[in-house]
Amino acid sequence: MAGIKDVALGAGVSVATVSRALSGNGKVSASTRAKVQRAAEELGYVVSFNASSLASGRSRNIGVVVPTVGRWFFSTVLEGITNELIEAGYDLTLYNTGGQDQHRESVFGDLLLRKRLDGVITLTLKLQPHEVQQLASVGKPVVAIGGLIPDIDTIRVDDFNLASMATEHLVGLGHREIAYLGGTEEFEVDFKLASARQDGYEYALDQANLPVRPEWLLTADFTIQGGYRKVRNVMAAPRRQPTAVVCASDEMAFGAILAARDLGLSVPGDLSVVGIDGHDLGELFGLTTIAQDARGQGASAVRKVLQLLGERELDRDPTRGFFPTEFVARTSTAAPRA
Amino acid sequence: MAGIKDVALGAGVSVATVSRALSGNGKVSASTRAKVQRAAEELGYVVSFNASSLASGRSRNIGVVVPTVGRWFFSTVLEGITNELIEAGYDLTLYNTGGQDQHRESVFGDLLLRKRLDGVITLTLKLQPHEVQQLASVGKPVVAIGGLIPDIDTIRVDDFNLASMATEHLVGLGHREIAYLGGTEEFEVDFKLASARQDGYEYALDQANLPVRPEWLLTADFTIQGGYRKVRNVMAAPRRQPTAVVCASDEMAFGAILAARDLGLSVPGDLSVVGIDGHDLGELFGLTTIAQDARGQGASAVRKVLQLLGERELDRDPTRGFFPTEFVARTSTAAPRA
DNA sequence: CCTAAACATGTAATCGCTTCCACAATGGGG
DNA sequence: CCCCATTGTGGAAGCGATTACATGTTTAGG
Repeated sequence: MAGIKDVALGAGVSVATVSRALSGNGKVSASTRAKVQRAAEELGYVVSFNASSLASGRSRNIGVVVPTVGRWFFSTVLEGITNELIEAGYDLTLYNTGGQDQHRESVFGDLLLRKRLDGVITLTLKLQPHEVQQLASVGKPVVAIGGLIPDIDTIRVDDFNLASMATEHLVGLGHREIAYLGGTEEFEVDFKLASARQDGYEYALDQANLPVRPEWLLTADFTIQGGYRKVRNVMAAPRRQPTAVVCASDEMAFGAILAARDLGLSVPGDLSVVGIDGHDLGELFGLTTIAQDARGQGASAVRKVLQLLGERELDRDPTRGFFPTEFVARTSTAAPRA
Repeated sequence: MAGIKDVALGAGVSVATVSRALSGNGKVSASTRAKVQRAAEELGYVVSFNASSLASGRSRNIGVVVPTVGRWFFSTVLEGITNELIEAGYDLTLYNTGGQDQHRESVFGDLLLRKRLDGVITLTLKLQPHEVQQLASVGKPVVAIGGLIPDIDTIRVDDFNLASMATEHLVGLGHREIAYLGGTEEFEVDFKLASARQDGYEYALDQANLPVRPEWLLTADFTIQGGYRKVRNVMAAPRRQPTAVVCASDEMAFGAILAARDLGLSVPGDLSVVGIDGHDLGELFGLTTIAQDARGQGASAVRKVLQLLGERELDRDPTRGFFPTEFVARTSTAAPRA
């Protein structure tokens, strides 16, 4: 429980000097600094974060708000964030709303505001106007990943283009009966993105002079199970069936592949499947997908926040515009059977 | 930026009374409390965590150390933790060592010690003796999930029994050629558990008078891909093949199932697969498994910490002994082909 | 109706650090 | 050789709460 005073005593200097020596702010002679460091070492002293924060107004702590950590995208982004943050010597306070409104309220109503954070990163949460305002009122840097939030720095991929590219890929292979598997309304609230993807899909269809069939606009909850169920239903039905499906997430695409297999259909023979994400399992499933670098987005968000905090040079604009994505061709797509 | 003084002014009372009224500690008349609350409300006042922590010595903040958030078990436990913590009004500071030693060092060397936390929960990290000591030296409650750590409260399942049950299940079905898919050395460091599972497997084999074949002691990294690769190799080899495999995690079991399918083998016809975990995808894959309630373990760890902090009654011992598990029979296991 | 216990509230010390300001020592230019 | 700009250090005022202690008020029992 050694405090700064003990170190000051041990080193034979004032607490002010200890503070300066250890934090690197202000001038201290090399010899004094060494003395102080030795004393601190011996006493096993580490600054009290609370006291330091209170006095300086900076907490070296970033808040991260997520709707869940169970989905690939979120856990992967989170890995990217933790990694980058730890290297900068920052702590991370995690707020997992878990899709529960009441938790959401306490997060935005209280937790975020308690002045413990230097900045906030939100992961594809569609924020309510009053929530945006609450965030803004704190006067701390806020960076969003995924969602499109007015007046807030955002790191995101070009959902519209992504989906339209994926669709064009299928069109290019000769498919004319292409379904789309997006997110349900319910999920749109938290994961605002799918509508842009659906728009991209419809746009690509339009460009190819193909009709958008409402019965092929499928929705699920972004999970493997959800994708499985929906695709299985459609492919098992006695009505006209698509020869390909564009999935708004890789996980749903995996579900689609598994569903097809279970029905005895071959992928890509009977059904081509393309996803969006770049999930680690993509290779195993041979999934053609549009990969986004989720880790990178997390890291990028951190850098952005640190920049806003003045910790970093203002890199000339690494994140204005869209985060890059990459088309990855594998074996889940092919020309439709003649 | 309203401070407690502003509220005091607004309510026409002293700061001491405001503190008491808002925190609930100490006596305050109902009318005064109401006045204070109104004033606080109007000013949009929320206490400064830092100041409060500094003064009281309590931070309402729990540290959670994980090796990764990308694996099902960890993300699920984490969900359980966040959920329970948010309800208790606690913050959670996440330390993700990400398997990188250097991060691990900074976590244990610095971050955890900065007196910002009231308690710590570690997720199946095999702690080095000096790390345990560092944790202990902080004098704050520490609860571990998964690992078996000397002198630290631990929440865990009975790995030995789990694995032996899984194995016995297969033996009971008539299998005599049973492989085991566990974790690699490398992963044992962080996820200390698999050796107990392997012991259970060997024990069950022993009991059934079956030999333990070294060539069927498979190891992977606890991922689907890892399981896939290993099982595929074994089942594709021209040598004698197992009719069943016990997997130390459901994710590896999924890999096993996918591998078998890709080889044209039927599950459970040609290969019975049993997992350990209770992964959400188990149902989709029809995986027979021994389910552990990961969320529950997270929640339980939180309750334990809060108890240790005196926030909760000391429930008569909900966690001494093992966390319960449940055998879930599905369709991935059956008697071997005659 | 009196007194002691219970209650309500204010005063002020304290938590452990950061940082402004003052002051002394050092050193280079005129 | 003197003066002023630097540089290094200490003193002390906060930062925004909590809480022990003191003080003034009720309330209830006798």
